[in-house]
Amino acid sequence: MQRFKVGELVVDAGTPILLQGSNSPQLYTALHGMGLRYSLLENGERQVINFVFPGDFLGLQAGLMGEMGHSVEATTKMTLCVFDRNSLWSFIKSEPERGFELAWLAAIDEHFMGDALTTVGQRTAIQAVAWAFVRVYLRAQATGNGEDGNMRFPFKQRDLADALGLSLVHTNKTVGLLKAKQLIGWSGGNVQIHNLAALAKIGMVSLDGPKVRPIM
Amino acid sequence: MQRFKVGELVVDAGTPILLQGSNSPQLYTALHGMGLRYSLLENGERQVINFVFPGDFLGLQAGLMGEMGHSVEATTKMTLCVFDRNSLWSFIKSEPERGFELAWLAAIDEHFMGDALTTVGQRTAIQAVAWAFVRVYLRAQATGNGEDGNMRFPFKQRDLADALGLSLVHTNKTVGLLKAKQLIGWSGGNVQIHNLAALAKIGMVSLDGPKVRPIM
DNA sequence: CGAATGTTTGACTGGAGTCAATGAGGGTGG
DNA sequence: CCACCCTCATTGACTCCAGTCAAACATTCG
Repeated sequence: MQRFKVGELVVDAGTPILLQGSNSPQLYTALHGMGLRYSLLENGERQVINFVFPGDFLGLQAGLMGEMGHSVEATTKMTLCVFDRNSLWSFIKSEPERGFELAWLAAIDEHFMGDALTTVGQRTAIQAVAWAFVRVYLRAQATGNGEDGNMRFPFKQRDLADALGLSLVHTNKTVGLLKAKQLIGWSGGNVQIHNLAALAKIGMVSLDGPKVRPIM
Repeated sequence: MQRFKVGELVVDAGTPILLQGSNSPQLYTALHGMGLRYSLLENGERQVINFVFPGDFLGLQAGLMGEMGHSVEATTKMTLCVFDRNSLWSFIKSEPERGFELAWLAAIDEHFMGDALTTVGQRTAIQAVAWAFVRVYLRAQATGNGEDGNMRFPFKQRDLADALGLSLVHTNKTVGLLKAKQLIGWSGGNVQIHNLAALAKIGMVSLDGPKVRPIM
């Protein structure tokens, strides 16, 4: 994949990277830093689709369908690996399994979003918040961005609220509950998971069955 | 794609086709009839991910990642075109752009699910219901399953409720509101869209920019 | 014609939203 | 060094949208 790299881009916290509805000629891979994917409604309501971690691929939708369904924005300073949209084509043509891997990436995202949809639609506030922490932590752990229950989480309560479809105030109170129960800690952009099993139980998340990437 | 067809499968209404968490060796394309994608929580709550229309590809996740994130079930009698999972591989290897098209399909789903997530998370009940009708109708129209504001919609209010994260009763009352406003009609498995523009406005859906589907 | 399934309605409840004020840090400029 | 400001977290009071409960209708079907 490095062959198709056009360059590196460093953006400050708060910078928009991709815009909803646009057809970006550029695709990115997050190298450092974190961000948010979100979409906006006409009335200004924001739904956070998910949190962007190092290693994430950004702009697949634009690359494949010519239109982003959501925006992406840097939450911290970020370093991005930039690709040209056309090279996505060359990339696929170079080897058949490339297309498969791309589809695989898209399927991973879809899988996650189905779970997120189920959360927002069916889980109560406390279940949703617990779900979110478990998910985020497992993700961080898998990518080497978290261990021993500690991880970087440079987001605001507003971001979490918008991700779960809850109000800021209610999110705050719910997070407070989990803190009071000694299940998590969260301050200064860092989160500690004190009791993953208990959180998973509350959030109805299955902890088994780690997804293994098929060898190709 | 026909080359990889293993056979046709006809299932009755109510039959499960794919199971959440499973790794189905079979993939399907819906030829006739309609169904539901949904996932279940431990406590029995159900989230309908979306409605299955003729032409839909089923089992992409299992085919790509080895695990379905949701179940699929027939709502009416359905005819399915069956593929073998291994042939997905052959399919991709036969031509580079095949993988691209697969990824494209996954991206379409992801795009839709992002919108659904935004709906469940941010739209009010009436906005959500209006959104759903517009989306479903545009979809039906695009695939030749609806015109002049009429379409088949063999689902129950319970299904719509579970798709929008609303209770059955509240969904019923909200649908009733739209009926009373003469915006839609719904009875006997058929829906009439009387005023698409007004619905789109309520649901904050943009009507422009039709997506074009590549030929497979 | 009953039984089952799905729709509609009304009354009441409650979880989450809104409003508003206070507290806690982190910068920044005088 | 500290006063001020701005952003974000926290808390309490009150409201309301949507959920729950329950009963009445309506349809379908064996």
